[in-house]
Amino acid sequence: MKGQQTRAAILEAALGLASHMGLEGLSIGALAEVTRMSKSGVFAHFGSREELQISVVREYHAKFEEEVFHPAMREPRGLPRLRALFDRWVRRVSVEIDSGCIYISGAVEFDDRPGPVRDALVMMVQTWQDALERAIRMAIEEGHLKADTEPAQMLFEVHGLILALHHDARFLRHPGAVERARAAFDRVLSHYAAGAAPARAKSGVARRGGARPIPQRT
Amino acid sequence: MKGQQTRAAILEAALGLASHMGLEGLSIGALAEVTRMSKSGVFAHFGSREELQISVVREYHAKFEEEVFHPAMREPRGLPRLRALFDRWVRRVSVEIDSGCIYISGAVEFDDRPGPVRDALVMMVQTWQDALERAIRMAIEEGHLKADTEPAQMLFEVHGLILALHHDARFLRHPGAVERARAAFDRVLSHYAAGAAPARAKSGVARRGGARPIPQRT
DNA sequence: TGCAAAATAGAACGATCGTTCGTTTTCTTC
DNA sequence: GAAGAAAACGAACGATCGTTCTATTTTGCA
Repeated sequence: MKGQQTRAAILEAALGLASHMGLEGLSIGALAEVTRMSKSGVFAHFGSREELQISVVREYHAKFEEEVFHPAMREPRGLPRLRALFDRWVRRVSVEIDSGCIYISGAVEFDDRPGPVRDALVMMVQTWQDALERAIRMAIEEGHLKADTEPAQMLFEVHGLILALHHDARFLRHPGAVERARAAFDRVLSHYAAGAAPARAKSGVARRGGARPIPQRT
Repeated sequence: MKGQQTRAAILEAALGLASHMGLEGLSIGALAEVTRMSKSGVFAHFGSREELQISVVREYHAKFEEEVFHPAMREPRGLPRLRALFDRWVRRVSVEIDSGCIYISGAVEFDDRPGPVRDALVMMVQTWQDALERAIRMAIEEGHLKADTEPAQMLFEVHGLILALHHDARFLRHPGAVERARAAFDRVLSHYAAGAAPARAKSGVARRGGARPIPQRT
């Protein structure tokens, strides 16, 4: 099956192109030029532009899971895993500083544009957010985070850091955005952390389950 | 001069259109249809599509300043002003939940696309961020925030909240994102707050008038 | 009211877009 | 190596894009 190979090659090129110009900026003509194929040759592999866009989203999702999610899941539950998730997420966005994150650009492009592309995007972003929220919830259960932590609230704040990182690094071209994101994450962690939190934390928060040691960052 | 009137009318329509479809999605044909004019009639007012986009950005900037920045500057320096800035910012984005913020969508659309439109966007976003950073710095000087607060770091975190609000409310359609943003802001404030921090401050409108306690430098 | 100037309309341009279709090349398999 | 299937090509389509040009209408002012 030669078709599967070239399809994969086209998809990779499309991923690179969409990272720069967005999913809406992705055109079959430009894609044909990059892959040195004819427009109709490229087209035949997907049947429609929309299907191409969806395929790109799926491909990005697969790469994201493979690069961020799965490796982090090998860390032990609780804070270590949560840290690993954020760390790999940041690293991914850092690499993408000159290529763009399709989740983020797609969210802006399709926040007002109903259709299957938007549906696919929402579903995959939601999947990723659910995974993160689960990790937070586990960190609570493990006793690493305060028992009264609202997972969705913490997720909101952490997600904001990634968005700010993407914005400042990629659009404003501010240097040091990665360090800011990391520092902010530690600040968020130290706020929600259970037990002897540094700085100004009202201590004495009820810890649930048997008290567990707090993993240190290395 | 009838021209100035219709130009203003066109610009307003363009602002609404660009809020929904983005600056790149803004087409002269669609704009002509909305304003019930001919394409060339619309075109003549700007001379080029790029000039139209820049005009839209400028118009948005003016509205933003008028609605968010200027009213908040009437609050007393320090925390009250900072709160007012954030509060009006959130309110603005809330209203835009079904129309989109051009600063945010523009940042994604033009993060990789050099040219005068990007330059105008960057300049205006930077202007707004500088104003916010100044307000933070003043709050430090007033003794409302800890003396060792890094204004740029705090700005980064606050900005992330707005981006997360926009993302969750507009793209994911999550309810309650506004409340999350406000709660997170209070959390950030309470971390950077100087002296005996008042725990969670009430969210909502900043009280005006002088007679604010707090001072007390470290 | 009349007239120059400003504003708008209308048609057409080249370019690009996604898509269709018939042909030709390239693989796969016996 | 030949037959049949799969893949890629090339030309063309209608639509839309920004833009240009000329004509027509509308406006502001003497």
